[in-house]
Amino acid sequence: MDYLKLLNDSQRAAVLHTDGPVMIIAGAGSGKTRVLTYRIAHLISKGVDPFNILSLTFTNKAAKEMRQRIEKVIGNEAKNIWMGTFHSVFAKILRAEAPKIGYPSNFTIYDTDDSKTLIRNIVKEMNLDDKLYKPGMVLGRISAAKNKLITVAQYRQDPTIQADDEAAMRPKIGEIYQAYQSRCFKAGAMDFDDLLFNTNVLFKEHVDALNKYQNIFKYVMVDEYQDTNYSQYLITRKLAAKNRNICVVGDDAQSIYAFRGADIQNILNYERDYPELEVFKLEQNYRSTKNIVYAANSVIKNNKAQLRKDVFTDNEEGPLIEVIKANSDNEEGKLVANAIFEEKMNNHLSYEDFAILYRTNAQSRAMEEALRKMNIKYRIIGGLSFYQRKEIKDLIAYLRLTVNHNDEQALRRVINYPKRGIGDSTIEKIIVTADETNHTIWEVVSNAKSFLTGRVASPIEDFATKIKSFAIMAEQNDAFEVAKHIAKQSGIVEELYADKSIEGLARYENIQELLNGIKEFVDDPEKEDKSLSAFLQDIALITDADKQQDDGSEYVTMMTIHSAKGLEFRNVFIVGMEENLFPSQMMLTTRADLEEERRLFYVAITRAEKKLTLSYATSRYQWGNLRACEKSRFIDEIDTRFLNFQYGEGQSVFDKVLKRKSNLIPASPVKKASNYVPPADFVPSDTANLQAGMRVEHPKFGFGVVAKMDTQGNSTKAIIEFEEAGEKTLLLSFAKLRIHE
DNA sequence: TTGTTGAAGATTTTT
DNA sequence: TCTTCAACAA
Repeated sequence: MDYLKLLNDSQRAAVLHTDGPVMIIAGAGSGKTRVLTYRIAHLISKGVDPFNILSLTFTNKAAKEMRQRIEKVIGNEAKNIWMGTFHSVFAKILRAEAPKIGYPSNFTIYDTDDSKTLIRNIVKEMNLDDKLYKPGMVLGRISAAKNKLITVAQYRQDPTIQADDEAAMRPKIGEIYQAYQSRCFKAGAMDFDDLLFNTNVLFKEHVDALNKYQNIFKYVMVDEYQDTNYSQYLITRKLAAKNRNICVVGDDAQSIYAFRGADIQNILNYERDYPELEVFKLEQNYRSTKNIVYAANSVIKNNKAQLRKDVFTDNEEGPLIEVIKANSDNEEGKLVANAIFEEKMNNHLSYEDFAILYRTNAQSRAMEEALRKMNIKYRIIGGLSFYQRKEIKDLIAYLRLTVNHNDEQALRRVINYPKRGIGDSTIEKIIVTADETNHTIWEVVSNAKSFLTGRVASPIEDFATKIKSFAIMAEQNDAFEVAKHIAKQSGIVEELYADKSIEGLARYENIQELLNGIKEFVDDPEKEDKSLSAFLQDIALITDADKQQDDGSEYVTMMTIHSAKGLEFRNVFIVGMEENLFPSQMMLTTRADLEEERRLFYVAITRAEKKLTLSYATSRYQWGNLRACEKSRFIDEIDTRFLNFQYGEGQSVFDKVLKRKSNLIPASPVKKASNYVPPADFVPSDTANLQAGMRVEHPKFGFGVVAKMDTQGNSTKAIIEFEEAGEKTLLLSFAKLRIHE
């Protein structure tokens, strides 16, 4: 029970109120995860069976982290809690229940690429203009419809939707939706949205199934509630309808997924659905300094649509928010890399304390280059993930096809890879034949000789035979044995081994790495099902952010702001603070869009614990040519008393560059203090009375003389001229200095 | 059917 | 700048 002592009054109230509908409005850094963790622990200590608790999060990472934290409090029982993302939990349930709604239980999960390719094919088959019907755009429309639970029939009948599509000169989207849905169904495949859509179908059409899960999930909790869409809202409402023990946690100020159908209405709906709803507000921020918290507040108050909430903190004031202005994206990279290096050295930090956040993945390149030049290790989360590489997708397509012969996208991908003389026109013929004769594509492929004339039939049947033999093997062996066999027998390994270029070698190694990953999966004692099918289920919903490399080295973390949600770092750099980039050009047309961008900025600011730095460039390369950029309006929205324009606006940019460059000259940063070895008995002196002119010793930089003292608020900096390392600005509260008389 | 070449288009965010 | 796709040659 002692965990209750670790909570403040409102946190404790939220933990103790276990029964009935609860909504927790949790400001950034207010200990939301702590409350959720202890709330679950509390439920279990009161005798609730972990098997009866459903806890939904937004990312796998958040789920994993929470499980670990609960495990620390209650031990092994934590493993039995139903915990995961909406997609992963309901994919698992659908595996068991799929036959009820006409899908095979070994259904494939199509990722976004599969969906887009399928749409591209359909557009081509329907002879539509692919400039007008761009796959991403069409998929967006379909996805939005599914998230609102609009079926194909409803879509095509709805006069408003039809009018919208016609006004956009794209009247055929309904037809594409229909074709897309039927092709997915025939392929035994669901896309991401289908996982939720079909869960709704299941609960609607099969009351027995709904009852079953209502009885299992006696307590339901939803994290990041502000990011749920209608489809998700309805699932949780149905599940909780019987016991009414539902607890949602959210912060409207951090709603950043409206573009994916997230609807703030869901929070208002809850108050309507559950009149007995108890609301708790967590407003004290424990994460960040005063400067950061109040700067964030000053930004978010520009939004009109928001719930009332006053986030405050008792933490220290902290340093001001730095604003760096650069001439170009490359220089921005250099300045940021340099700032990270100095900050690390001055304050004895680890690179793990730093994160660089940006609006778009494309911005990572300039940052990467700069960090590489400074020998700073980094890790990128998101972007082109391991599972999106061509060679990985190729092998996985073989695996998918082995498990589900009807998987159309997988089949198309590998039927002629490696080359077997089955070209595009033949594949087209197969699909048309299947459609006309009302057979599945696989039926046509595996009996090619009775459907097709000519020489091509034979290699097609050979291919089918091969896949069938893989499937037979998969019945007897674990995922690793099968995958190893398939990698060899499919010819992929041979093909890649023959390619001796650097890229070819990398691809070969990637295949090995995938096999290692499968081996790890098979060896994991916590996985009961080691079949190929189970492995595919496991990876379908995983993203790069979920697997962390842990080789003991320190890395600066780089990612988009979206993927940074829920994380925190000591020092945060938000780069590319420019108009048309952040806020994004695409989001400037409506007030609602701009407000979402602003919330995104709010999320970014509140990731920082101690120090925040914003940077922008006045020019940037885009598609190979230089474009002029303007400082983001968001910088101007921060109350200036929280800001420190590092080199004052209007001052020559070149001064700063030259000054910075002089710091960069010692090529390898490691060598900086090469001749100085800190004495074993180094004991830092009390630096309260440090004055200009004093001689000091620093464990990294060696001997130097204080050139100037600089006090701002409660932080005192000393500018010291070191004999070997040059001029350094050190924050006294962190720097270890020994004063020499 | 496969391979080469040149032009066009791409970048918003994610389960 | 880098990737993808259509057109054409072999």
